[in-house]
Amino acid sequence: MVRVRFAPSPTGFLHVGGARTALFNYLFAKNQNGVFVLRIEDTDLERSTKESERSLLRTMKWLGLDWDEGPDVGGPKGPYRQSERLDIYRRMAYALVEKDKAYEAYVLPEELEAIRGKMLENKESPHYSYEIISQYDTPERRQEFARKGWSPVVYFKMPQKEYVLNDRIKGRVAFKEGTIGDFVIFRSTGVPIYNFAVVVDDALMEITHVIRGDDHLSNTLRQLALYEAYQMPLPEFAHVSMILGPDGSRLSKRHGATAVENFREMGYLPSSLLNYLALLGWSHAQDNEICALEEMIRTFSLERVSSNPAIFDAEKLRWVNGMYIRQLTPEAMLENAVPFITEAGFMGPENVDANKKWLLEAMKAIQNEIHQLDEIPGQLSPFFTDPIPTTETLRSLEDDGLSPAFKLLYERFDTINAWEITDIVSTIKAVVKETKTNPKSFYHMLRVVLTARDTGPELVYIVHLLGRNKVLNRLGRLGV
RNA sequence: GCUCCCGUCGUCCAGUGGUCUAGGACAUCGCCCUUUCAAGGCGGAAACCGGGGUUCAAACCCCCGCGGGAGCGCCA
Repeated sequence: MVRVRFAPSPTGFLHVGGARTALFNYLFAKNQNGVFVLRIEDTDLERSTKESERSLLRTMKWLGLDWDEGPDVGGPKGPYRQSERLDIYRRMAYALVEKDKAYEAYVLPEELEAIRGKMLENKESPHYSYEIISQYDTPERRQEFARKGWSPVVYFKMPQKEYVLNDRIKGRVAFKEGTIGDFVIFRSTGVPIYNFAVVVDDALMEITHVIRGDDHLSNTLRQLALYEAYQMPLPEFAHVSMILGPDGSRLSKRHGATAVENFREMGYLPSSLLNYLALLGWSHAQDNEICALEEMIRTFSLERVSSNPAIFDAEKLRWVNGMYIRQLTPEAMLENAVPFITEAGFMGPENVDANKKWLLEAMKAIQNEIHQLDEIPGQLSPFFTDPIPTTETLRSLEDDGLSPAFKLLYERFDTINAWEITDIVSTIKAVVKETKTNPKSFYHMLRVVLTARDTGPELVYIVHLLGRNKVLNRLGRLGV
């Protein structure tokens, strides 16, 4: 049984890189009929917050990446929050001490600094070893620690040998002997260090495949040594490359929106965000770029995950979102649009039902015009505001000789029986023909008069949606 | 500095020794459709980081450069 996990630390919003890692884990699990575990890595007491954890779960749910085991739903291998597993880590750390594979250290941080500085001065790699650290392990020191109520930290004895990792994405990765020295696994505060906690958790939670960002690749050396020390079976590793900003450096806030939450606010659909993120590193065997979650699950494989870093292309994401918006039924589009419509103040949520018919037509009218849901208020505003024509508009109406046509159009609209799309179209066409007006400039002017802009939905939709009263009102004040 | 990863159009991805005069997508340019913009359709321009090998044959394999990224904390 395949078991994978996504293990974010609750120190802020879920960003797109994390979302992609989560997605790859999810896709792999579902493709293999496996289990997707969510684990909260909150051993950094300083930075972890409950609020971040809540927002993380909320965002994951919004994306539709549901987990089988996790802090909220529980599961057989819990708890799923590292802060609730502290006793386990202590036990595991001291098991290593007993086997002489780790040791307590009674060094002070400033002493460590001094050692480090000296090694750097001698142009040595700043690696700690038992020989160095144990010098401080004297009876006097132990007494001093005891007296002051300090706990020793636990260092892991890093075996000096070469380690080889067979990564599912990177291939064979060899870490030379002597790359790193001994390292801390357990803090004096009773909280474990990341590299230690992951190994303990992944092993105990019986994770079979570790799919994560390649910023963890170098860490894997430590983890390999720990698995070996415990004689525990190694999971498969798959290191996905980083997402970079347009300047080629690691994607961060200074590149603009990076939190999934930001994209939700801008009117991105979860499906398009997921689809785009998958495209960033993974490729469909048949080149189907636009494919929904189901299709991705069906066709996902680690073999088709690329090993090079990818620059985040907001333009393409936008295009993908446009594709998904256009696939929406008017009903689905309206459902997604409601928050944006109410927030713009066009109508309260309680009025949506009463205006449903009109809103659905409006959705159809603007569906091809937008790439993000937050463009909806702009598209709809001519229906809810009253754009006054500028003197410039009035002058060009005169100059282009369009006045007679507009006069006739007013009369016809005033007397037309039914206000239906077909009637509106035939009326407009007849007016243009009868007055021998240049269609192009007439249509453009009509748009400007009705909406005060020169882009937007199809004109007939605008006329129809505006309704006879508003149309006559806006035409009537032209003074033609 | 040390260690590790990566290097195909501006960007993402395909390509796993011959089928590559290198393919697709976004963006870009042009044309068509059309009442403008958009959407849609058609077409164009655009890339194998450099140098050495290996081989009958290299974008694909090896080495060396160069460039980019990551990690080297009682952060994760």
